[in-house]
Amino acid sequence: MMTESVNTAPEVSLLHPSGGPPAVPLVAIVGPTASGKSTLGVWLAEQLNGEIVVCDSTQVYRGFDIGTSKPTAEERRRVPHHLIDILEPSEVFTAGEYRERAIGVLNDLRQRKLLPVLTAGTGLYLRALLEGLAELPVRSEVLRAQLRARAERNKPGYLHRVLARMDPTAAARIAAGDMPKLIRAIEICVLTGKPITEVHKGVRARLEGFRPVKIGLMPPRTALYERIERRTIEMMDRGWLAEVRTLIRRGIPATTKPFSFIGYGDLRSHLEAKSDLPHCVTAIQQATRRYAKRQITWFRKEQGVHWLEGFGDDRGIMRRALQHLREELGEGYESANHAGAGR
RNA sequence: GGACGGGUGGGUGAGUGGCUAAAACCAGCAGACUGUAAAUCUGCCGCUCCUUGCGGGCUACGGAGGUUCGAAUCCUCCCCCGUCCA
Repeated sequence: MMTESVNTAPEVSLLHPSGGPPAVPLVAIVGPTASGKSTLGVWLAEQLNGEIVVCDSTQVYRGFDIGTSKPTAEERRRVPHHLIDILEPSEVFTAGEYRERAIGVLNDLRQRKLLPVLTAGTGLYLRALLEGLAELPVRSEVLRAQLRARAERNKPGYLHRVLARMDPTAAARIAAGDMPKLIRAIEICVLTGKPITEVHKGVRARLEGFRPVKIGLMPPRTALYERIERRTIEMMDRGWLAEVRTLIRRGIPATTKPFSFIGYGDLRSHLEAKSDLPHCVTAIQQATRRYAKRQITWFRKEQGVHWLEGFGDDRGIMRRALQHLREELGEGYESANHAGAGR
């Protein structure tokens, strides 16, 4: 049942740069929402003796299940899933925290000689994990509140001008209307006393000890959009509205982070303000399409991805993904339980 | 048969003589993004040519004519749609 570990056959090229343990493979499945990452991930994990590590900023929240398209109970029974349902709705989560938690999970899987299969919808989180983040101070809510207040008191473009004084390079790269990024940039400058451009030049703490093998799902655009539209209807049929009603009844405020996820705010206002439900559904479909497009833009830049032009639940795509992984992973990753399945 | 209202670029829709290839919004496309990223933001969006420029040409506001230096905008006729009256 236990795989023959690659650890037993150390190769110089796989050695940890600092002389630590040799690198073991890690599978990362990237792709836009509704492309079938979960389905493919579960199946691959079964074939290759792995477990799922979710890389998604929304599925970490408990209680927000249908709208975030979490893996089904059945899928979770078949293969253990990590970093899902780990937070209360009131908790704030960041890319940096994701990285820390994920490293913990990865080390655990390595010890147990299991293959990590990341299903990644949140590009920033994947990058934070794999490439690391620069040594930066964490958010300062006090400073942020001050900045926001001052921005309101002044003319539009105020924060952009402030940043331009502290770090012209950063100001040139951030649009005057992009509040979150302006605030973070100023925050870093204030807290470190250095321009954010300088700070970003510092070394990023790359993930060590793992060798990422990336698979990308890129279905044809029109088919993806159609599936998004259908999936939204299915979510409604499966009781999304009831889920939101329950969350409201539990007293979870609308200002809470997960209520900013696609659909949750809309459905909440439908329930509380009686906004038109069909329009609501249309708006959700639209927002999801836009989101998928942003994901595609992000992942296109991702290095070293083996792209497959279809959905992750398509037999042909599944087989091609498995075949590619067999070539990349080398010996020792065939699951005894499932070897030969899916043929 | 009569009275109004209306027909604008993929959609909604503003525009009542030149500043209009035509506001705005949506859809679409492309992009940025190192700590709330399902967030936030930017560009393009009739066709075409090149020396890619606040560049040239062509086509466009239901149809056909007309007025005018110049028309989506004014006039005439026709066609369609909506509402109301017979």
